[in-house]
Amino acid sequence: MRYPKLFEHIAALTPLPASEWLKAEVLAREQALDKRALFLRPGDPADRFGLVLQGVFRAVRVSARGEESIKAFRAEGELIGAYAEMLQGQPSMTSIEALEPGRVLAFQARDLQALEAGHPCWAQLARRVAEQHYILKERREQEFLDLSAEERLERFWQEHPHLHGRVPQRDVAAYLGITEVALSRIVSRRRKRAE
Amino acid sequence: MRYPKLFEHIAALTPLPASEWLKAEVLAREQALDKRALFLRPGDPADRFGLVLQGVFRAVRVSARGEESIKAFRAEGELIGAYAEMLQGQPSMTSIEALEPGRVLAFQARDLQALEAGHPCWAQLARRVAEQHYILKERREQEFLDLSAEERLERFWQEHPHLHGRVPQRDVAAYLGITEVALSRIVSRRRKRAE
DNA sequence: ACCTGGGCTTAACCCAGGTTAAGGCGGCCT
DNA sequence: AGGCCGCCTTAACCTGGGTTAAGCCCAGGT
Repeated sequence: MRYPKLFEHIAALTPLPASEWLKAEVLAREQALDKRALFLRPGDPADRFGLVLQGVFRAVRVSARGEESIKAFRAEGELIGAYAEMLQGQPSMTSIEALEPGRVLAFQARDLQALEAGHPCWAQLARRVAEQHYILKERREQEFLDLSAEERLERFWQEHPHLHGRVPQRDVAAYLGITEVALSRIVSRRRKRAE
Repeated sequence: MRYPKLFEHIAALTPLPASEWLKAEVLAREQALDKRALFLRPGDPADRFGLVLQGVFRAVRVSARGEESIKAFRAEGELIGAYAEMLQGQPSMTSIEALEPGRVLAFQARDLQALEAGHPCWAQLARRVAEQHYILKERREQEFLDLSAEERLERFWQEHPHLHGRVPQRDVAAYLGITEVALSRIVSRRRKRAE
């Protein structure tokens, strides 16, 4: 087994026999990405995804007007990919970019589909993943509905302490749905109040 | 089969043998709800869900400050329930309320779990449901990140034309994440521009 | 040592949406 | 009929965040 830590992490979601994990490992390809390099770019077929071995990634959507908003940050052990587009068989509208030099374990979606035929644990895992993703998005929805930008910022650091110092402030702003100028204001407001 | 239309609707998501649907039907209980009646209230165990037979429902989250925001509207053929809480085994933080006199087909979550042991179609259905829910929430997230309130309103009516005339404006506002005053302003602004 | 560029901050001004409060309008009850 | 209630509108004022633009700081490259 080449990636025992990753196996642990994933098997925590659902019972996953080591033998099945080994079958997946041989289908995977390790990929190194420089800082700023894209794992996926808009227009690419959304037929692959990756597990982050090293680094922090951001999933970005570029709007029609050219503004970019950030759907998620992903660090070690987490999944990267254009999940919604994959489910719908559409090309990616998301780009996934390394914020630091990183490494991912890349899979072809069709390879995993093939494994599903061999053992029910993979379908079960796919379900768990969908459910977890749903829970996170619903939490985010609630934050947009109920919280001000300042409160969302506070939550963000509570929920993502491991990203501290690893993601530029402008990207945090794009995640919160505000501009970097507004975020800078909020931060300095808080700084003053803290004195 | 008591609910052939519902069966069609659900079988469209994933192949579902009629024999399995019949097993589910006998576990279900039809429930009538008056206007304003609650299918689920905050604090209830999130161990049941329903299929809407008739009526429009809203899923409401009441914040700590007492403001209510609306997570979703659900009409005929759609699912109601505190889905995220159910997945996490938590009590409901959502209340689900009939906007009109309505009827739902109610299931116990544990009954459906029992069916899963008997046939793989149920696990497959659960996965599809999770994936569909995810896709919807991601779409909503994108709307909050990229669109103004006015643009979100326009999208809302594009995506939910069947709700026209069935949901009060204040609830649309609570769905968009703005106040009813702001929504009224937007509507009259648009009215003027249209002349 | 100097320049450059990337990322952050600050300031000035504007506008969308929040807040509060005062009606308006129609349906429903007695 | 009259009165009440639920829902929507309008207005006045306030505030948070957007926009634009200038400047700062520092790491890296020459």
